Amino acid sequence: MDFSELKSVCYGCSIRELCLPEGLTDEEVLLLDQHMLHRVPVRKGEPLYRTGDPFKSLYAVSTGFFKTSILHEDGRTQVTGFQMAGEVLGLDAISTDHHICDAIALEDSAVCEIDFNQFEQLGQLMSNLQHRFNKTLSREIVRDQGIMLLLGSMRAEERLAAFLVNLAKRFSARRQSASQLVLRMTREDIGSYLGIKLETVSRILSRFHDQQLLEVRGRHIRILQPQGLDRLLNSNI
Amino acid sequence: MDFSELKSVCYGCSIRELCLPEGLTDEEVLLLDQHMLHRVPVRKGEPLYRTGDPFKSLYAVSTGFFKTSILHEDGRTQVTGFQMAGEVLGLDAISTDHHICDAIALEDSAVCEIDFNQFEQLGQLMSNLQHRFNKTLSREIVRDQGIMLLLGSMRAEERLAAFLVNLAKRFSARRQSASQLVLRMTREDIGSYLGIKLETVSRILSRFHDQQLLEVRGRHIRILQPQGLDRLLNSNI
DNA sequence: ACTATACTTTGATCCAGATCAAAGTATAGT
DNA sequence: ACTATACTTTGATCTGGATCAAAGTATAGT
Repeated sequence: MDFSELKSVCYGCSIRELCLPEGLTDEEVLLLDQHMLHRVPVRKGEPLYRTGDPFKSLYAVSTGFFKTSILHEDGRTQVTGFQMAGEVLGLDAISTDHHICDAIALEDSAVCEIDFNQFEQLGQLMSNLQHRFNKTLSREIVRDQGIMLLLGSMRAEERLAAFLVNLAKRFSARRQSASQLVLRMTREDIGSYLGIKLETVSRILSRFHDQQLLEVRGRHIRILQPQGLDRLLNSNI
Repeated sequence: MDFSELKSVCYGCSIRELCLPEGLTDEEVLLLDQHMLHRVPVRKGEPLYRTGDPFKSLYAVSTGFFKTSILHEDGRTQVTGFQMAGEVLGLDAISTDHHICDAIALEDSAVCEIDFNQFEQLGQLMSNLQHRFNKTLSREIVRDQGIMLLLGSMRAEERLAAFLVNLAKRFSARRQSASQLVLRMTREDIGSYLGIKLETVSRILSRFHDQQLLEVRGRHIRILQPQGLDRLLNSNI
């Protein structure tokens, strides 16, 4: 079995890029890469999946940017996350075999599709993989609880600071600039995610700009005082 | 291997009672029950675990009632859930090998402790168990996202209605009355969970009482018009 | 390059829920 | 049963963020 051959199955889609985390042997990586079906491109604005679609695969974002949002019967909508390269989409669908949110590309993107049945079988063969996957699922729970803390007990200004700090950290983990952010989502998306209105997002960004914490030019944001944002976050008035 | 002997390891703690769900064979149930260490009693007000404690076990609530809450550095606190018989505590700790929340008993309770290392090994032997556990973790993600929707886009009245409807549903699934609720938590706990202040919780309960939706006598609540609560929930003004 | 459409900013006003305050009611320990 | 402590209710007032409105700025399609 030739490594380069495997790579051709899904170019650029090694398991190493998935947040399905480190700690796998090379053999395990190879086996896993085999099970990634084709690389799927998703055009900006298009859904990768929609609420109610049958669940078949997990998706690791390869390039690009997504948002996920859930839909309440009465038409209300809530953005539940933004996913960038290396992050996994579809974990919530395991529970019901149907997707319970929409995943929309916010720019031209590509994902690696992982057949979940095959993946589970592989987990039976490799305890380490299964262990890692348990951690991945648990990490998603922790992430969600962090957002519950944010939505349940922070003021609008703190929410936005937390959002920016989090984005910067994730960009920086991907060796992109932690101070130069290009937002892929609208003010409305941000507001929905943070439980505030788009006007409030805009006003607070302007305020941060006036306070020299940020430089805001539309969706281009430069963080001038990261410690300033951190301080705001941990102040609790 | 004798069933009654196994039962004595942790009386009343069959895997069937864990929300680690249905679909296991009797053999699997037996093997699993073996791995439940002793039944652990927890006194009202006492922690089952605290933030930072090393993660060793999952806990299935056997009897009683718990709350989990996370603690922000600056002292803010957020109740992230209430757990009753059959629900599992500790899933969030898998990700970091340390508990990231406090689990406090709200009445004298008992849990079944499940050694997680042993449980993972068992999962390797029984693909079905592992499959079910993946679903359990995923279900927790779905639950959390439901709370995000609640916190991000509902008004206080709707949050409280959603809370009561959810509690009633869970009681009813446990063959307890769906209309006669005895709340185990304070108004402050409820408020923290719902992202509103305790005074607001109290006022809205009184309002529901005035509107004949509920009968409220302290922590004893009788739901008079379940459809009224549902309507409120799906109205979106 | 042009035009339509979608997004963003900013201002003026309003209101749901927070805060402050105080009285009333459980609950637990002696 | 008594008393202390913790919890709950209700009232009065305030305020952060929502809502309504309108002008300004990107972006995409022709």
